[in-house]
Amino acid sequence: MNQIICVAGPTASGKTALAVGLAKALDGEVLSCDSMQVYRGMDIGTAKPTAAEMDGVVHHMLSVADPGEEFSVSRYVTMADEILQDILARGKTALITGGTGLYMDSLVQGREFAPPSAERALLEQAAREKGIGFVYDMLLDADPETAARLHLSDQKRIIRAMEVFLQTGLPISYHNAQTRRKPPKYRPFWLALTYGDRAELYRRIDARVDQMFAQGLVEEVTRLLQTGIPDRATALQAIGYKEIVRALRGELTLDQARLAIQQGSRRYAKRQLTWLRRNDQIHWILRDETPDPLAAALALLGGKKTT
RNA sequence: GCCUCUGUAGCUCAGUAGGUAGAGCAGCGGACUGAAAAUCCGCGUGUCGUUGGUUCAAUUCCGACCGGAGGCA
Repeated sequence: MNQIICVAGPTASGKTALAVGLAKALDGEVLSCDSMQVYRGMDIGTAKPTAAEMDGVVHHMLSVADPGEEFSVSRYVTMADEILQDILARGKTALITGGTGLYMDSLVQGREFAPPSAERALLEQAAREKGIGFVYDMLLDADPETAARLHLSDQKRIIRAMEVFLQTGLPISYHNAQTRRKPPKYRPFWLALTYGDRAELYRRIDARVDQMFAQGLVEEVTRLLQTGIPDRATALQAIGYKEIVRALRGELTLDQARLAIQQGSRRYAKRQLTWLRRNDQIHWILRDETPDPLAAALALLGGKKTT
């Protein structure tokens, strides 16, 4: 039997319930893989599983950071990998569940990240003062391959590529090629949930956002702001939070915020699907054609066992 | 019942002195290796209400019909 199962899928596709069901059936624990559910106090807007939804199943990597802290893939992989190894050592099944594709792939691949550096702030400053073109020209010189791949507007990646070069003396394209050549650290069984009918997925997303409002999303964001969290915190980039912050500042009405959250969530789901589509190891479960996703997932796993 | 206006993309609308049409929003596709719920790139997706007529050619002009809005009764 597989000891590691990835449960992926766009937002509102039912990952939580499936993971819990699988955990109960397979003596497993859930290892959450979500860039926003890691923050404490951000429960409603991130659709963090409630105690009732967890239904006694152990969950890891939820509420492990303060919203004011910086969090990143690197930190996620470091923490999650340790937990994953512990779960496996105890002979349990690990259900890596969540919507953050980069985090999930990085954990499974065993990607390694260089230590943090001071160069980044300097590069950001240079971009601010002299324009991103200045940094882009540096990159063109240091790592023409990556520069050619990146659009001049993609400031974030231009800076990161240059940062890696300054830190390691080697182009990021070299590091990327290196990790791509490496075999993955783990060989999970990949499951992903979605709806064959995109409109149905969007209806569920819209309904879930309405539900978040009913559950007190505005109050949750208000509480978060009262803690004095910096405006630029990564946590405040979360869909559902940045819009409410604007509404509380008077830039949007609450109704406009709600519509913006629904639209942002739909676009997010689309990006998640784009990310997952290129993973050819995924066994897809279409919820609108599968009355019992848990049974379908167990059947897929059973089929795998015999091979 | 009569008169006027109106019907073009999923929505709101522009347009064609007759040569099968374009904006915004919505949407779709893609990228992604330390912010990833982030960031970035690309793409009009259309029996121009229906049906006759005039014309080499009709979404455009004319008639009828159907749907919508308003006015007069």
